[in-house]
Amino acid sequence: MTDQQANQTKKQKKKKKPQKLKARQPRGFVDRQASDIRATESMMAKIKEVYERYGFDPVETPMFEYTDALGKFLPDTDRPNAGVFSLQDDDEQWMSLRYDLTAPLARHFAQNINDLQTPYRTYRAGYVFRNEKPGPGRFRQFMQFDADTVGAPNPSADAEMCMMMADTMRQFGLTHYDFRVKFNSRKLLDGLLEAIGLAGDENANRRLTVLRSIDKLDRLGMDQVRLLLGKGRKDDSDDFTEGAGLDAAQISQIEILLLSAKLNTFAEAPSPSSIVEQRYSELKDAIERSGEIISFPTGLDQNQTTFILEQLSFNINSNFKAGVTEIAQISGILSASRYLGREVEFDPTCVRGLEYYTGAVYECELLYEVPNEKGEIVQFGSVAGGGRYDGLVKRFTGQDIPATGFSIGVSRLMTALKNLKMLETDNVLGPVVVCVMDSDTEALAGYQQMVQELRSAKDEKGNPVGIRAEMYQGNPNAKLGKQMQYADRRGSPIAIIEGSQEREEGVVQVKDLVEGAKLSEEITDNKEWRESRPAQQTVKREDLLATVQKILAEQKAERDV
RNA sequence: GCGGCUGUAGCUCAGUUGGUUAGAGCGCUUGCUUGUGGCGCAAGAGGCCGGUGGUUCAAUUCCUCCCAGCCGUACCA
Repeated sequence: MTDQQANQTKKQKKKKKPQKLKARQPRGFVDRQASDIRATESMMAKIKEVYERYGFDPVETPMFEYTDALGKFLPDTDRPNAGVFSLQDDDEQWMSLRYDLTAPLARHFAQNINDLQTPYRTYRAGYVFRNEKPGPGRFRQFMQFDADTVGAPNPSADAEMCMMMADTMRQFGLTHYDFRVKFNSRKLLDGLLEAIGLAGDENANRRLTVLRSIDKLDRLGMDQVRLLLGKGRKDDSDDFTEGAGLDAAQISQIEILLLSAKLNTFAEAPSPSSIVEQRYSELKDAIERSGEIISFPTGLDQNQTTFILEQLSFNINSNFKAGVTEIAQISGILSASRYLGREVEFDPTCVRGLEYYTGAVYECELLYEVPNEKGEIVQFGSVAGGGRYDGLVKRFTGQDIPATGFSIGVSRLMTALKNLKMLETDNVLGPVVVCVMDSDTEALAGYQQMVQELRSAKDEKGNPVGIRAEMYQGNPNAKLGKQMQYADRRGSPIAIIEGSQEREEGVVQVKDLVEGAKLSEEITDNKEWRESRPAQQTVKREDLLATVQKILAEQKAERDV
């Protein structure tokens, strides 16, 4: 046989080996482990507590909606693989997995408009699905937790949402050093765009480009945004992004809006005066370049931004004027209840998703750089967002129904808090493990009785204080060492051993695994380690429950120190 | 979608200037110890060297295309 033939035979043999099915999930979908699930549940309980306190009630809608109810086109006619996951029902109607909880709420409200009391205040949580490229903390299936007020036309409803957002974050134990809620009004932006000559359908694309550029101010800084508003910019990978093509005067006018908000100082964490001065000089530069004539307020306070905006030459523009008024109203409410300048601030760079918002928009972001699993700092984005959507219900009913609401990205927030190590770690105790020494029916029944006794424990007043417990359900002939190892790796606090010898004497061995692990550090010889049976005691069978309770109490006291 | 980087054992990663049988650490299984976790010692299992096509006597290594992952960018109603 030649080398070549030998090689081919080898190849054929290789090919014949049956290919194993690769175990994997679709991109952007994840399996969630016990600790993540418990963390998510505890977060959701906290969110719910806040929403209930604000007077919101739960409602639930299905994961599927008819595609047109989501306000999207069929997947094959518009963008084939972008946005929603869709499928055709057996009656050939297109339906889609919901991509958020707002559109389904609008549908629900419109459908039940005659039975629902307005203002209709509800919250709901659930998984939503987006057919997009996943990123850090971004999945294709993720949990959102929404609150909305339908039938509330006044900016006070928007202000309330900002407050509730802040309160929810505080419920997680975060402080105003950890997060910030930002709000803005679409009207302000629309008015600005109109004022600098970007009104009309023919400028729709440029308006989009401008808004998206503004949105990036935090991340890229003013210099880069100026490029985006002008000719365009190259990113780190040398990829070129086309700009909006504005001239210097137009860019300067946008700059005034963006910079004026930066003058705000925070009551609890005042900016150093050097930074404030720098902001002032940047703003003065922009004003000079734009040709606007503006005087500055004497003192630093929360209203100076409005003060400056009101002097802009295009404050006669009705949209812009309405925007300034709206911002002032929201600011007033937030200021009176001491949120403004602490957890919440006006920020003209807060733009949000572009289509359905009609007035106030708001979002919440963490003030930390979030690392990924490898410890690299990555762009994380906001953890909650929302706004006013006065036109959404109208699509179904034909009548104007004002509404405002927001959604918390629970999955993303959990990922962020986890990566920042700000999440309470999983403190759920493993179960007490009853080891199986004999596999005859009588012995097995005895083990089962022990776990039942522990599970159904009651305190003196008769309240259930059941202890997590299980008997070893693996191979009943498994060696004791194997069972102990199982208990150890499960994080069990206690193992219980009863062989025929103990049974005859009416006793059980109760082993404190936590204490035992501590003692093991001083023992290097295995024989000694085994024979010394560290932290193990022999007690009467009827004292089992009391002994276990005592050890658990001791361990708890130890942990709490 | 566009650009860059990376794909070798369950995990983290070596290595092959193209050559016979591809390595380490951790993890896993078993034994020393037939009734005791940890440590130690010993043995063992586990690889389409991401896939396809090509160049070559010979490809895990070089080339093409594809796929996947990461980062950036764009999009995100």
